[in-house]
Amino acid sequence: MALQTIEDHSLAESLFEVFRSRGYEGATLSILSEVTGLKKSSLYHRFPAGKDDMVKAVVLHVSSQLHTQIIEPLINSKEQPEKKFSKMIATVNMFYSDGRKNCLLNILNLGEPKAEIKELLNKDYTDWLVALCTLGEEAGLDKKVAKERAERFLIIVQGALVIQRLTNNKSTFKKNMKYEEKSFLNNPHIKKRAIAN
Amino acid sequence: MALQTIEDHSLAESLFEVFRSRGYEGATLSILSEVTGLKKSSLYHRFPAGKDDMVKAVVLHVSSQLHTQIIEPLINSKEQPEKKFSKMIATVNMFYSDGRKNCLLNILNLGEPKAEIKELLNKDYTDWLVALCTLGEEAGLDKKVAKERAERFLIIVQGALVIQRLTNNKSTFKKNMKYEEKSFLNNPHIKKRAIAN
DNA sequence: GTCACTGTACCGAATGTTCGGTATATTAAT
DNA sequence: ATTAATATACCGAACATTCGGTACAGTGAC
Repeated sequence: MALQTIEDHSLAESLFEVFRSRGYEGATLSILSEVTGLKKSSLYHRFPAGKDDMVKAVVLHVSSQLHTQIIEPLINSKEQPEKKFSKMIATVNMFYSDGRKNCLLNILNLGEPKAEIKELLNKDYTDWLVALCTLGEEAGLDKKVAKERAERFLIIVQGALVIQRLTNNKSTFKKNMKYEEKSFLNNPHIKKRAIAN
Repeated sequence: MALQTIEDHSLAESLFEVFRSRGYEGATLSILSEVTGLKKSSLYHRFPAGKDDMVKAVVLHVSSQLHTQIIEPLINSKEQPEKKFSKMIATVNMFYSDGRKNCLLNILNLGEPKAEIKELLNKDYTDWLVALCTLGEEAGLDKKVAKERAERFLIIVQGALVIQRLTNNKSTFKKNMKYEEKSFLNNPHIKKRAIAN
């Protein structure tokens, strides 16, 4: 392969930042060109099908990050469940810049998203959900309880992002993540035990 | 005033539906014209400043609904707090069509929203929050606890909307609202008492 | 007739997209 | 090593379309 002035990875990162902050329609080719450093026609060389190709690449890029940084450590690592969950929270805080940045699962699913994109986003959500369920059960939670908490956790993530963006309160997201960190694995059926701080 | 082919109220409702489902950039004048039944020039007669005027009208329209249907009953009615909260949940379910419809607070606050709109949306959030705090305290909750729960409730509302849209699971929103209905006014400091079902 | 309203026709600007062409790197043959 | 040929990466300029917005001529109720 010939020399690319802009690497695939950093290109996807640049595009990601635009799409996550402005959404599909808000991410114009002019902006994407400006941010990536590639002219519009060059973007079409990299993504022959245009904007749709770019969104797809961004979603796959983020999906890969989600799996390697969040999901796999959650299920593969041999650490204590509490420890794994704490680490995940830290990663999540980083990923969303403590709540200052949006989530693709929200912004790209608004309006009239393409079916293919919708499916990819849905799959990412489900994968994350399943990983959280697995962790919950590993920590001794009842299967049903684990699922309820996992769903609720992901709802809190999305909701906290929306509310923080709405209020400009810098601590909303972090505060709620800390709350989850302390309560997510609490077992209601067994005598309450210490949770890692 | 002369006869309006389309009433202010239903006009705002039509515009509302478009903006809530497609967002600011996604709501093109063509669509707005088609949905309202008014040609572009007529829309500009009604909203001289164009699209921005329309969004503002829609936000004010919804804001008015929020206050009369949700906030005022919450603080003015002399009913039991539990009863008032239950009624609010019913109204909320209606307003979001059991989670099938988006919230302006989310969709209009994405991208690069106009400062004026951002302020209006922020105010609506705050008003709702304050009303919930008042209700919580009225029900005997500690001031701090009331505020935490109010914030968390509104986070759940937004998060559940995002997740339901993401998964197409029709019961997500309703289920979470039911959970809130049962737990929101639970008093952790006083002996647990019966909650209206 | 007046006046609030609506429809037709139109505008410049911006949108996403395509195309012709150049520069550079890679490969193959000599 | 020198060529020639090919493939890749990029760009400038134009493409057709749609965008938000305007000008102006009806239209109908009073």
